[in-house]
Amino acid sequence: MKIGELAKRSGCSIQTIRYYEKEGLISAPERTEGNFRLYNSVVLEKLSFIKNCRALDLTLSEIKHLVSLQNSPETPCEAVNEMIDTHLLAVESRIEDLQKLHGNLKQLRLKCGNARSVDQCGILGELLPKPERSPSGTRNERSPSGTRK
Amino acid sequence: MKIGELAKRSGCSIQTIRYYEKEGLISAPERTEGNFRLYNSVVLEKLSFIKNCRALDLTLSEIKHLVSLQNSPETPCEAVNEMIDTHLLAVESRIEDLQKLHGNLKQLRLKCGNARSVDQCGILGELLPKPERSPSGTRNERSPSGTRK
DNA sequence: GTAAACTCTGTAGTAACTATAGAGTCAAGA
DNA sequence: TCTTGACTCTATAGTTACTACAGAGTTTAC
Repeated sequence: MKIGELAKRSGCSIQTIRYYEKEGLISAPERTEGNFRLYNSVVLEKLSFIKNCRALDLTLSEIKHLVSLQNSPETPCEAVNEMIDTHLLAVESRIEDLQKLHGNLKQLRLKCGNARSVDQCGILGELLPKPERSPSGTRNERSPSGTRK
Repeated sequence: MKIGELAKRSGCSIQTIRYYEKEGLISAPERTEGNFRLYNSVVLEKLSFIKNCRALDLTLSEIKHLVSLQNSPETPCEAVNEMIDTHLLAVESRIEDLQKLHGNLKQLRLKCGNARSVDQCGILGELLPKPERSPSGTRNERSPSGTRK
């Protein structure tokens, strides 16, 4: 099977398959005389594994780690559990961040009032820096960094 | 004030400030004879505005849009509201995705059982493709793409 | 034989920065 | 005046997981 058929059957794009090969997630297949990649059906399972992991938002380097663990089946499986646990925590913290964000955005949205023009709209005003006593701006506390991932 | 002091007072890094200038979020300041950027305190407010927007995960192009709206204060403020609403929807949908993800990960985590080694651990098994009747894999439905942003 | 369809490698683009290289500028001290 | 260190400049590469080309070669069908 050439790469085009593999792409159709796996649901991965041709470029993605080549990319996974370059990144070492799947091994380089044999080639035809004309230098075309030739796959057997085993790689379908590997791509399916990768897709399942990606659906859980595991990074490619995490997946690479899992693949290497698969290749040494006798090692303790703690590493797998730890990775999932770490990932769970990251997802949880991201959800929390987004929920705060959501609250802030909702509140911001209420600020518009019934303004008709931009300069009366409370939203932009709310996004401006908080007014301080000294307009010359002599001091500035360092504000905490954002909520980004 | 040179860029180093601005960086300290704004809480943005020097590179970020230069990046914002390149992207047109803040205007290019005057220069000293030696080609150093020279800022006045007005830019502090602009950076603060940008930081407030970034804390809400607005993209730089959204922020750019808001900045241009600020510069034409008489235009209707619907555009502002729409942007916030759109953003709210995106955040909501991202939260939903992550919550599904979280559920899937939790379920996956339970599959380990009390395995000691990788080959007995249920997690990796769960990530492998679902077993099908025909091991030669003649058909493959296109599965829906992932949950990524 | 030729045209269409396919595949190859390599490169650039995406978002919002961060980090570096290599050069130039400035301020203070000896 | 010279030098040292701190600062700044531009330009470039790296980050993630791909996607989208360009330009070339290969295969297949007619």
